[in-house]
Amino acid sequence: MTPQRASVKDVAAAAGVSVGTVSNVLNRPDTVAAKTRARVEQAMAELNFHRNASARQLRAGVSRTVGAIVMDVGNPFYTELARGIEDRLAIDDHTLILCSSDDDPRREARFLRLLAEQGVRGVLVTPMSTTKDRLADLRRLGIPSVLMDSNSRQHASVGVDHVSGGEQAIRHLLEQGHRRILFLAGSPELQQTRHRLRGAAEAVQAAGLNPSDVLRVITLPSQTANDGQQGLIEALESGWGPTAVFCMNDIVALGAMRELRRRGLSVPADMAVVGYDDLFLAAELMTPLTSVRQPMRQLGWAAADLLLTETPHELFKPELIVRASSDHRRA
Amino acid sequence: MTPQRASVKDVAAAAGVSVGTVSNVLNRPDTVAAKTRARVEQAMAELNFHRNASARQLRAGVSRTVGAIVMDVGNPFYTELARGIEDRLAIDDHTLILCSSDDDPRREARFLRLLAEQGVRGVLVTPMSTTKDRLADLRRLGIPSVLMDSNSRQHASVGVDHVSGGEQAIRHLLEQGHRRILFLAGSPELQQTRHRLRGAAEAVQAAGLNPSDVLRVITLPSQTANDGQQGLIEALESGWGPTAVFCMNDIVALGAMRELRRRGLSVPADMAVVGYDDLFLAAELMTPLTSVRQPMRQLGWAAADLLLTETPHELFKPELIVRASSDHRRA
DNA sequence: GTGAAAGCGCTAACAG
DNA sequence: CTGTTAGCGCTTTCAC
Repeated sequence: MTPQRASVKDVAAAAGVSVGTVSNVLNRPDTVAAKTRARVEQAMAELNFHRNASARQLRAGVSRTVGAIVMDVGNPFYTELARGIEDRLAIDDHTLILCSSDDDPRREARFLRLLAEQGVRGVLVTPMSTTKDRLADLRRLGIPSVLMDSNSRQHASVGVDHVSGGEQAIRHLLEQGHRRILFLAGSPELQQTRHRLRGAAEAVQAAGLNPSDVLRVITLPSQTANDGQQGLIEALESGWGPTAVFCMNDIVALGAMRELRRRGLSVPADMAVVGYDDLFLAAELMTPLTSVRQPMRQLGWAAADLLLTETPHELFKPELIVRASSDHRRA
Repeated sequence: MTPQRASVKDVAAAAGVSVGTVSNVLNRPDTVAAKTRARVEQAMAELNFHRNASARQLRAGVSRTVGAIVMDVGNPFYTELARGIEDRLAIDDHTLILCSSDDDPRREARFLRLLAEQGVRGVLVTPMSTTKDRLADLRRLGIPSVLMDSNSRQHASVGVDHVSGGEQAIRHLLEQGHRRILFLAGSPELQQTRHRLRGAAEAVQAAGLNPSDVLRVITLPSQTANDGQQGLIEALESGWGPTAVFCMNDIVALGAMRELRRRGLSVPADMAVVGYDDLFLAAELMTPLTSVRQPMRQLGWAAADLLLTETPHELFKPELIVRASSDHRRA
């Protein structure tokens, strides 16, 4: 039985060199003579040597892990984002610790603490209302952070032009003849919400109409299918009688459509539905869902790249994909 | 500006105690006098102290992170599994590093190396063909592992009774009158595949029929929507003329249904479809999908629990949920 | 090109 | 109950 865990010291002994040389083989291979290097590498292989990341990090002061806190890993949007992050990190041999805040500030705080203790190289966050103060704490610890899916002047961020996204969605619905449009929105503290709403209002004005007549907003506590369903119930019972609903994301839209179905209302005839994100499942739903497509992987990739290299990235452009849920001709 | 990162030494100085006492406050609070403890805790708060997990782990030899390697984080099955894991880990203040092997042995190997270097407390894996040898390497390093969604006598594991799952699915299809049933399967090296196939054969025999007449298997390279679609194309072009298809998971089923739709074939009239996992989206698809439900969160929870406490868990029972994709009466 | 040695922040053993 | 101290495995000067 080989020893539990070989250290540089063991490798050094086996190869008949000093630990310094072993370290050089690991970190600056070209400064060590080919023959010695070969001997050391063989010893490493024989002993099944794995360098100890804790010791390395403790000494070197830098870590090769990055944390990401997203709002809901159950939503494929965030797993796609995570894939983009991971792909970028892999290039520099970093690892991702993925955390799901579930829209709960306490969970977010806990993960942030955990990540700080891990001494991660940096943190990527999809911001919620409470996020900003907490990131200031991190910065004081010397841990940089990048906001995802949000653009900010004060803070490193990668974002999508949600004004445009909101504008495209609402313009499309107006073109379809809708004049009472419900927006199932996230918290107004989320930039995504504010920007999409602004875009929506711009589209209404551009059509020569009055936003406060055409648009009504319901703020969802969180952005899940159940919340979408509840939001729609609330809207239907308010008596306003919207003919179309624009949803904060596809999962919310899925919940809304579930409720419409439950009531025997048809999409898009009784109610047109537009989602956001264009998840892979949007095209496969009972009524294929019109949705605003975001470049999810690129967004994650860009966030990780910004953290690692401080290369700023342009604002990504979303794109409306029209399907049957909002278009009579396709229904 | 506070210092970048306060250490126990800084806290000790600020509180006028020794580092040993600070360590005691952290790890054995009850051995410290209430007054001293209060002073130390205040100093920690003032200095924004976060213990350094690397140093802690290096010294104490134990880590508070656990790695999980799943086949595809894009598949909600695995994110649900991850949630179960994380919920269990949170109880003992551990963190999860989630990795997606994408069915690629090289990625799996890379993550296993990374996790070993991190010195994780243990690793949870949904096994693929190449996994077992690699876990032996880990064990030699003293890192325990648990197989998820698989049961094994030689190895710690938590599993689901896939023989029963396969049996329920096929029995249902036989009851619906199907006599040529296609199985879009994973690699035969996966236990899930073998067990479901065994259950399928048992159902056929119990009906007094011959499995080799009734069942045909197509092995998919991987278990994605695209592979499901390709598999179905292959089956349709083989000329055998199946009237029903049993899919390795819901995402594969989604791909298969996409192809059926593309060809103008109707579900279930031209082809009945049964999936596996019963993801949240199964009920929302264009044709609501019959599926074998697995207790995904519990499975993850149990796996993490087994790793942490060595409590063995019983085999979970899957349950068939019948919807329109396999049942004329509901279509 | 290689070796010797200091020290990263923390914990645990022991002394007081 | 609190303080002192050795040392986890590694990287990194600085000599040789």
